[in-house]
Amino acid sequence: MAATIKDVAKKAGVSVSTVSLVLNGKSNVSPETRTKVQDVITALEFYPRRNARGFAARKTFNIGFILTEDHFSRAEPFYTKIFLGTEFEARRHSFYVLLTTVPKNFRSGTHLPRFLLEKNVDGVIMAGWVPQMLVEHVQGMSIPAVFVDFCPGRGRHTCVFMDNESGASQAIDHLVSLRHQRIAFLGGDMGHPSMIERLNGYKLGLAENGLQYDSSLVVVDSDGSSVDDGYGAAHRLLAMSPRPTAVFACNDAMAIGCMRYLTEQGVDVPGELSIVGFDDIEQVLMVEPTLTTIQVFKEELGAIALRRIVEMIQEKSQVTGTVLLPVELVVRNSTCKAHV
Amino acid sequence: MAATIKDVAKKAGVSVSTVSLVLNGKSNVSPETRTKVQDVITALEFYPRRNARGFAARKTFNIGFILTEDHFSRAEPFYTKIFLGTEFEARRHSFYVLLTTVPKNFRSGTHLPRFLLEKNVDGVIMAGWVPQMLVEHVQGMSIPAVFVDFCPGRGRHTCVFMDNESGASQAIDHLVSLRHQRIAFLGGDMGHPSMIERLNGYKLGLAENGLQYDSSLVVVDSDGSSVDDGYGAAHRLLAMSPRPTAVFACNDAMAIGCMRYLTEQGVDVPGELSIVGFDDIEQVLMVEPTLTTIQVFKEELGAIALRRIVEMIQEKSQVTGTVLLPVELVVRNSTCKAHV
DNA sequence: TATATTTATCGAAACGTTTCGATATTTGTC
DNA sequence: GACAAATATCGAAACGTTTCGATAAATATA
Repeated sequence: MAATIKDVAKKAGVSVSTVSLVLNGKSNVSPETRTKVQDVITALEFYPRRNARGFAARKTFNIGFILTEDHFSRAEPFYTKIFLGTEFEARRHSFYVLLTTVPKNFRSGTHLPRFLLEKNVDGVIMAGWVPQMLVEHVQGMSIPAVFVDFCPGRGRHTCVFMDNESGASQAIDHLVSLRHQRIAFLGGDMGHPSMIERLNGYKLGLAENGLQYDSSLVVVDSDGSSVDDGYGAAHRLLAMSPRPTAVFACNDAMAIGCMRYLTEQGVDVPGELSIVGFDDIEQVLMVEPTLTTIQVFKEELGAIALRRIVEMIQEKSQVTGTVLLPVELVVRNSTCKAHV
Repeated sequence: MAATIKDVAKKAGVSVSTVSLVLNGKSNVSPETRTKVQDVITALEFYPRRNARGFAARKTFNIGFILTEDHFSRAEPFYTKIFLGTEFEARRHSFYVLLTTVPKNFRSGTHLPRFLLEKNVDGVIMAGWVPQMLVEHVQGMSIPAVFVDFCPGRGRHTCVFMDNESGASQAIDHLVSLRHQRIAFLGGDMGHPSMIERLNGYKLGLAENGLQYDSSLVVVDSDGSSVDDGYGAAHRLLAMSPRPTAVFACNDAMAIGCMRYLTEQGVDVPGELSIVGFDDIEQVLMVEPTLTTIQVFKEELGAIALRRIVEMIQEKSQVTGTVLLPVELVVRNSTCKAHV
């Protein structure tokens, strides 16, 4: 039978209160007593019962993690990696993460996650776009909330993003360092804030390198941002005159599709046209040439969100603001010096 | 402030024991009392505290869901869909699902999921291959366990699989109904039990349709089963003499890769060679021609597993055996009548 | 040494719900 | 109507841990 706090107290020769003080890292315990109790905890392999602990402390020690169903199921495991980062970080903070999905056509009456109804979480992390109705409901419950890769329109929120502008800017810096002067931008799904920021970063990168922004070099009318969208948009690059020597695609999928089209048309990549992507998805290593891209530390996004939510729970405060996670250029084989 | 069971009892004019009996669906409550209490529960929007409930009942009302990290992150969301099915079903049974991953190089000392250490689950579902050490540890704890798409080698277990053999057999039936007599098999990653079963189903389907099994029509030496593996293996089909008029690929990814290669070589698909895949992944609708395949109800796999684990928890019994989930042929445009 | 202050440990109550046996009420039989 | 059996409701204890104020022990000051 698993040990209880009473067994630990008896074997250590102290009260159960003292064992509780040690368990919870309180300072009003002498070092000698603390060590003695910890040794017994280890010896008895004692793990406090979550139920009893939460019951007594009036907390759950759970974090809710909410995202839309399509985000969870999508082929590129962006959000699953964010969740992984959150769950790993939760292990270090002794919280459990309860993952649930909501539909895009969310209605409070029928789709509210049970852990909200039952007050079975101490805080909530929401990854990617979530319905405003859900945001408002969580706010109305005075539960701490952190958003990842999304920021609701109204109110003050805690949001965690990758630094899209800086990443795009780095891509342009890299291409300029390779003497590229005529750099195109390939984008899609421009309603998405990340895509807008990456276009802004492209513009910033040009300006900082003394290059004139030229809208004829920007192709952004794809509805989506998949491999096929990149493939379908790439012909626009070949129609540009004079032809650009490099292209920055708003994500790796579009970069890969673009690369496929160009290769099929007999364009030498990177000899005639260099390509940079964004995200560093797995497939960038499986294409030829391997893709130069901006690496996003997806798991770290999730970990930061967890740290923030834990802080908000423990400090009983609404820590608001935006965290930008730095991203990093990874140079592979899809970029080379511009030919004159 | 959220209502407690005492508020419900007071407003309904009964004892808290009676409210508890109603909450837990016990039969020793009169219909009139039951209705009265349920009306009050609705009116007060009462949700029992999970902590208190589990504490009193000595249960957690949680199910653990374990899979390896690489399975969770992989691009084709097979396991994420199984998890979705499990989580949806859990909602109906009032359980929470705690998702966690383990590394392939699992060691009990450092990688044991916390919810096992803390006894914070009433049962465990394991999806896909998991280390034998983990299986043994869970068994040693006398916690009910269900496996999905995997069966540990030793002991009696409860396992849930899609019916691979029957699916493969259906694919052959379909091709035979289109008058194909010479049907190849394209496989990879043959160490995986599902792949072996699909090859068995191919053989069964041939036999049942009076066709002779011919090993020269079977290409199974790819290490993996990706799009690229299918692409790389497809040239073998063109080297066969006489050429087959159809090919059954062990999964959609290989089927898509094969289709790409054949199209590039000027083979008319399905006019000269029909293709059937397996799994019905999203991408089968994005290729041209759209792929005929075997549909797997991935969410239903997860839901069955949840129902089984709940049954085992509630009956306090080890329900062992294997559940085979039927799969279904979906005819699209990659198959047509064999040309003579 | 006496007194005041600080630190450490303790005992008991609380937390919200379930369980089990006691008790009350209802139903059935003679 | 009396008695037995079945059904319904109840009260109190239990569940394992935290919290808070009381108490004990240690330290500092005069």
